[in-house]
Amino acid sequence: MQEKYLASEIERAAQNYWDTARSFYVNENSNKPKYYCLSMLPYPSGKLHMGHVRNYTIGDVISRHYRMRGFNVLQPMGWDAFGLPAENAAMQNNVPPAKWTYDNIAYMKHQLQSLGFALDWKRELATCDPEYYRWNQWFFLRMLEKGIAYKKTQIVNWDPVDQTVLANEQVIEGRGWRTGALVEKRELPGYYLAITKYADELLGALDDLPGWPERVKAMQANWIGRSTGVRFAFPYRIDGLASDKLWVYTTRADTLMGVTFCAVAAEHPLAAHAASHNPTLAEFIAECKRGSVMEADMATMEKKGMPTGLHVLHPITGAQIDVWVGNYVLMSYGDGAVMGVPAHDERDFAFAKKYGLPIKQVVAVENLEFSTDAWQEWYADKAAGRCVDSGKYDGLDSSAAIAAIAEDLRSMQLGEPQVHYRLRDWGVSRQRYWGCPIPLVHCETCGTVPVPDADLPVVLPQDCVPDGSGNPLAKREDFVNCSCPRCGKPARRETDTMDTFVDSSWYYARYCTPGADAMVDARTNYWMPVDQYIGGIEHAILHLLYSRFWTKAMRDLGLVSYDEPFKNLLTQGMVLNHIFSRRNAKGSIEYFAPEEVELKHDDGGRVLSAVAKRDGEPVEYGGVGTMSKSKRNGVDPQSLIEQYGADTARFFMMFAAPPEQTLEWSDTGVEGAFRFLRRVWAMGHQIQSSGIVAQLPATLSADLAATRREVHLLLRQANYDLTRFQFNTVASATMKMLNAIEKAPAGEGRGAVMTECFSILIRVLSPITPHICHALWCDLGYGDDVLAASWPEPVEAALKQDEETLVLQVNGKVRGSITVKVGAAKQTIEQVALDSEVAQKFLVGTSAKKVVVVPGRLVNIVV
RNA sequence: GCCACGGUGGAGAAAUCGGUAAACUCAGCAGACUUAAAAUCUGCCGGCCACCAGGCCUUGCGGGUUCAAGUCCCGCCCGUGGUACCA
Repeated sequence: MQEKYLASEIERAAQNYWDTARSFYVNENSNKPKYYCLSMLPYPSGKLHMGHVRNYTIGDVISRHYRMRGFNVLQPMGWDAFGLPAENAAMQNNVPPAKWTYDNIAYMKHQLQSLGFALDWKRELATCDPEYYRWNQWFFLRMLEKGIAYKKTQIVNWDPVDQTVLANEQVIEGRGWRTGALVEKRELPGYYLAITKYADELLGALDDLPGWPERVKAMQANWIGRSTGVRFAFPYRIDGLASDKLWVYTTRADTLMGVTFCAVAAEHPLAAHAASHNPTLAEFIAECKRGSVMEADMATMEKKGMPTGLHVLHPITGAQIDVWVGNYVLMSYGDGAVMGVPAHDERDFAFAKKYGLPIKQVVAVENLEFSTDAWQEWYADKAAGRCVDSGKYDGLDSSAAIAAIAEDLRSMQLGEPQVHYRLRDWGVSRQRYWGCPIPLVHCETCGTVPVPDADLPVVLPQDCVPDGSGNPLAKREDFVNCSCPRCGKPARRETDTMDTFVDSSWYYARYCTPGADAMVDARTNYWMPVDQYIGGIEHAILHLLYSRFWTKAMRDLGLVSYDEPFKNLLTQGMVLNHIFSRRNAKGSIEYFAPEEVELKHDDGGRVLSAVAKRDGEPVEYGGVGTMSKSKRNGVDPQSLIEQYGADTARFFMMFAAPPEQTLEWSDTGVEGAFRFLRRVWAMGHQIQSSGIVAQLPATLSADLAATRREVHLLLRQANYDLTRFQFNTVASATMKMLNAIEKAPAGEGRGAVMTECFSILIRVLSPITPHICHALWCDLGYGDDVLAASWPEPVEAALKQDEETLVLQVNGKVRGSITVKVGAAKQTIEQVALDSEVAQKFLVGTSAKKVVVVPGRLVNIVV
C-alpha cells in the first residue's frame, strides 16, 4: 500500500470495484430482510449543491450501515425533471427545457457517481420520460372515472403585461418578477384531486406513523385542520337573486347572538349582485382582486371592507344584519362568507373598530370586565365563558350553547353541525409547458373526452422554447390539433400540464418495478413501504401529504397493498447560504451569487453592505436562506471533491452538524476532515508495516486495557448514535478512536490492541467514508470487502472496570471527586463522600442536611 | 398573520433520563522539527477576580419549579422552514 493518502486513486479503485462486483444492484430474491432506503429525488438544476451532498450522504450512511447489519438494502436514485426552472433557463439561454434538463441530469449523475453512493442505478428514472409520466396520465384518468379528479375554477396570479400565470415564487411584493407589473387575481378552469375525501384517513393515520418526527405530524395535522362546527344560513329575500340563504361556517356558534354583520368574499354572488348597481362597490371589489393569491399576503394585508347595502336576517332573532364585502374573506374556503362577531373574534373586533360597527358582548367570564376599548385574550376563550345577553341561551357554557343553537338551527332547517377541514382539494392544472400533459381532448360535439389508454402517453413535444408569455404548447398546432377519440371529428388537445408534485407522489413505487408495463407490479409490495425516507424539512407538508394521499388512491384502485408509503422519515435540515439581490429599473429582481459580491462588515462581523464585483454598485443583503437555483446561492461541491476527494466531502458534511439541524454553509473545517483521513491512512500504513497481530495476549497491562476500553466505549456510543442518526458524533467517535490508538502505550499486546481497535474504527467509519475504508480493509488483510464485514459490537470484557470516579458536589456546586468500587452500595458511597477532605471542609460547624447519590454519576451534599 | 423548529465559546458543535457545560473539530496563540517553507508533533485557548490555593459568573432575554436546569414550566426577543403555482 502507498505511504501517502492519494484520495482520487483510492476512490477510483473502490468505485471500479463496486461497479465490477455490481455491489449495489439488488433484487427480491434474498433471504435477508429487505430495507428500502430512499432519499428524495433531486431537481436537475444543473449542479449538485451542498444540500444534495448532505441529503444523499445521510442516505448512504444509513444504507451502508444497514447492509453491514445484514439487510437486503435498496437505494435508488432518479430525477424530478419537470418544472419551472427549466423554462426560466430556456428563456435565458434560448435552449429547449428538454435539452437543458437532460444535460443537467448527465452532469449531476456523474457528480453523484463520483461521490461513491451505494445506488442501484439500473432503477434510475426521470419524471420527464414519457415511459414514466404515461402512468401519471393513466392514473389521472382512473381518478377521473372514480370522481377523485374533477373540474372547477381556480384563482391564479395573473401578470397583465406578460399575459401569463405566475407562480407564487414569481410574485415579489405584489409584482411580477420579470415585468414588475402589479399582479391580479384571475379565475381559470382547472382540474382538482379530491384529497379532502381522504382528510380523515390522512389525519388519523398519522398516529400509525411512530417513525415520523412529531413536528412533521403536527404540521400535517394542523394543515389538515379538522374542526367541528356549524354550517348555517342567514335567510334573505333580495330582488333579482334566486337563492335566499347566505351560508356560513363557524366553530363558535355559541356566539351567534353576538353577530353584528356578515362579510362575503369579493367573488361571492351577493357581492357581484350589489356591485352591479354600485360603482363604488364595484371599484372596491376590483381592488380586492388585485394582489397575489398567497396565503401569507392575504393574512398580513390590511383588512378592508365595504358595505353592500344588502342585509340578511339573523336566523334566530330575525334582526337585520348588514352584509359587507371583506378583502380577507376567501371564496375558496368554505362558502366564501363569514359571520362577524366583533366581541369574540379578534379579527372581527379590529374590523368593527375600524368601520364603527356595533360590538355586542354575549360571553362573559366572572370577575373580568369587558370593554370595547381594546381586545383582550379572554374574549375569545372558549373554555372559561358563559353566555350572556343571549336570550334563552343565557348561562350556558360554550359547548352546551353550541349544541342548543345547532339544534334550534336544525329545527328551522337553517343549518346543522358539520366537520370542516382547512385542507383544500389539490389543484393540479398548470398553464405551463414543461410538465406532464393532462390526457384530455376538447371536442365541440362530445365535450371533454379522455384520451384512450391505448393512446397513452400523450407525449410532450421536446423542442419548445418558452418566452415568458404563456404556455408555448398552446401555439403548437401539431400538438393541439387532434381528432376526438369518441366521434373522430377535429378536436383540440388540453394544453395544461400537471403540477410537478404529481410526478413525485409515486416515484418511490416505480423504483421498485423497473421496466414494468403497468404503473407498478407485485415487486412494489416486496420493497414498499420505504423503510427510511430522507429529505428536506421543506417538504414536511405538501410533498409528503400528496404522496400519502396518492398511495391511498392507488390502494383503493387495487394497485398496491400498503396504506402508507414511508414508514420512517428523517427530515434533513436545510443548508443555508447568504442571499444577495438587486431590483433593476424595470422593477424585476436579479440575484447575485455570494462569490459575485463583495462584503463590508462592521466590527462585530455583521454584514453592513454589499456591492457587486461586476459593477461596484450596491446589492441588497437578504440574510441567509436555503440554497436554491432561483436565489443563486447554491455552493457546488465539485471543487471540494476535486481538491480533497469524495470521502473528505462526505466526512465533513456528516461531521458539521446533526442531520436534522439547519446548517449555515461555511467551508472552514474541510481541511480538518482531510487531515483526519490522512492520519487514518497513516495509521493503516503503520499497522501494516509493523505487522498485523490477530491474537490478543491473555492479559494486558492496565494502560493498554484502558486504551482498549476507551475504543470499545466509543464503539458503544457510536452504535447508539447510529440508531438515532446522529452522524456528527459518530464521526467524532472515530476521531476519538484514532486519538486513542495513536496514543496506545508500549507493552506486550500493543500490536494486537491496535489491530483490533483499528478494525473497529474502519468498520464504523466505512459508511461515512467508504472509499478509504474499502482500501484499508483490503490492504490490511482484514477481509476482501468491508461491505461484507460484520458490524462491530463492544466486548463486555473490554468494558469492565473495578473502580469509578464520582463527582462530589456541595449544594449543587462541583467541589471535587471521589473514587469508589463499581457497584458500591449507596450508603458506602455516601460515607466515602462525607469522609472526603473536600466535604469535611464544608462541614465545619454544620452538618449535612441531605445527601443525594446518583449511582455512576455524582454525590450532592446539601448543608 | 398563522403552523413548525431553532438560538450553547472567535466558528461548527457535544452534553442519551433533570446530574461535572463546552467532548470532537476549525480558527487563533506559543513552542518543537526544518537552511527555509509545507507537512507533522506538543502545549494553551468562555468571562471576571486572585500572588498562589482557589473563588465567582456564563447555554438569546425575564421569571419560576428543584438538592441539582442548556434540558422542565410561564412570558418575551431574534432567526429559519412551510403557508397550497419554487422544488
